[in-house]
Amino acid sequence: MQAPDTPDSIDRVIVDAILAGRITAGTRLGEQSLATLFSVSRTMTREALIRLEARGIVQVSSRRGWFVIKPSFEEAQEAFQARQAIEMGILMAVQRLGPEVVDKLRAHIVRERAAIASDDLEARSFLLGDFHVCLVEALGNRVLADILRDLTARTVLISALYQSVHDATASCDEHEAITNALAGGDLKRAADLMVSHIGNVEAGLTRAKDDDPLTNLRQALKLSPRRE
Amino acid sequence: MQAPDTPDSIDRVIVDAILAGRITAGTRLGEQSLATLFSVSRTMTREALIRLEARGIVQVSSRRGWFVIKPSFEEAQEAFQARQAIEMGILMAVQRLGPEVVDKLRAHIVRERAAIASDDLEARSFLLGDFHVCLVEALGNRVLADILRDLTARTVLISALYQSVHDATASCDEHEAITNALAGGDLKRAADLMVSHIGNVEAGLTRAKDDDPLTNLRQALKLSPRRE
DNA sequence: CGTTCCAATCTTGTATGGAAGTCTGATCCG
DNA sequence: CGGATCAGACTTCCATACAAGATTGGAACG
Repeated sequence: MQAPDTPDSIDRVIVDAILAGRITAGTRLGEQSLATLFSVSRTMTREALIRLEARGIVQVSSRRGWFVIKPSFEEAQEAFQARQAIEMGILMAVQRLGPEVVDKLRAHIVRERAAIASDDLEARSFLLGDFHVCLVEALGNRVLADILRDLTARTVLISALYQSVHDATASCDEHEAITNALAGGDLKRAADLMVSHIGNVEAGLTRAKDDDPLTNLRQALKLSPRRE
Repeated sequence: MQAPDTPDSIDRVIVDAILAGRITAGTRLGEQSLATLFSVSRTMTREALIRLEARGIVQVSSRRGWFVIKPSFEEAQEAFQARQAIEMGILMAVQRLGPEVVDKLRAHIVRERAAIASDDLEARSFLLGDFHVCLVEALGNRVLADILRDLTARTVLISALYQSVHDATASCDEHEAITNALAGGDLKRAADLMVSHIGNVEAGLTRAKDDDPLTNLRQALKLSPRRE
């Protein structure tokens, strides 16, 4: 992490940490803290945070601090709906599908299963989200890939926030079903499967955490709900 | 323009200028020039430019300057394809369509026609792009609205760059047809019309400008092509 | 006359210092 | 003891200064 390769490597490290679930919604990202960590000046970290803010991944609260976004339940639903619409549209608009796309996806699924089998939670979180990025990247449209990457980061945050109970194995199975449909050239079916897959993940969300900012603390203290 | 209401008002002014066609692809946006114009320090304009860069609207060339993006022909096609996929997906995913959406769109079309009739080129450019933003905004998903706003800005730049010959009146007619399909509740048809509408605009692009960076100068000097 | 080189100038890149708002916790008062 | 007040220790916010690369125009040279 010490290597300041590119000017936006800070962005990447933060986003990767989010995708891996090492950073969760609401986490504070202080300009000075990051600067110390990356051995750069506050200017650099501030610029990185500004970029991430423009990408909808962090928020600044005036003179209070920078925080990873903590979407409301409604915003969470909007994010999932956005992904449903976009990913469906992408699949329906596919003109030509090279075999290398399917190969890449199958290889990805192998890695997913490996991460699940070895209980590597970070790799699991990252790979399950990355499948969708991988798919759209393989289709060759960078514009869409960029959009989906950020949207996926948001979705990972949301899943952790509203503790999606959607099983990782189930997700992986659904990824496989989508890939199989693509391999068979049945784009319509792939699109339908994609919609239901994202819908399944969304359906696993629970509203709980949104209503009560004390939930985290309450859980940590093992208090039963609503008993102050 | 003197009013520094919000910290990101600079962003908005620039994007609005792009949507209205007052700023075109490749325009230089100097940090100091903007700072003087907005009566702020270079820090502020730099932050605004960084935000716009994250949104894919401007680019920085190291120690040379900031420029409005000048997409290659391939990138232009990607942007249009992205819009086709996303907007189709949005329409296909609509659950419920309130009558106020149609009303809003009809009002928008009236303004489009007025701008066309009065030869107000800036309003025309802005409104023709804004129709799509308006539509997705009316559907109530802010995530998608934000994405489409930026994508629309890119598309407006592209249309000017590759001098789209698609007629404004035709675009407006197509907007109306889409709105009518929505009013009739025929979402599938609306989606199809949207795809062909965006396809029509894309089809009007000409590759010419991309090949020769001197085209602008050549045209300005009224030289015939390839006669140095 | 054509070419090379260099210096002046313009641009962004980066660090730093102080202004100003926000929160915390101690102190003071009733 | 309970509640208001205020000092301080944070934080971001914003401006400024200087560093350093890029460009340009002209001078020097063949």
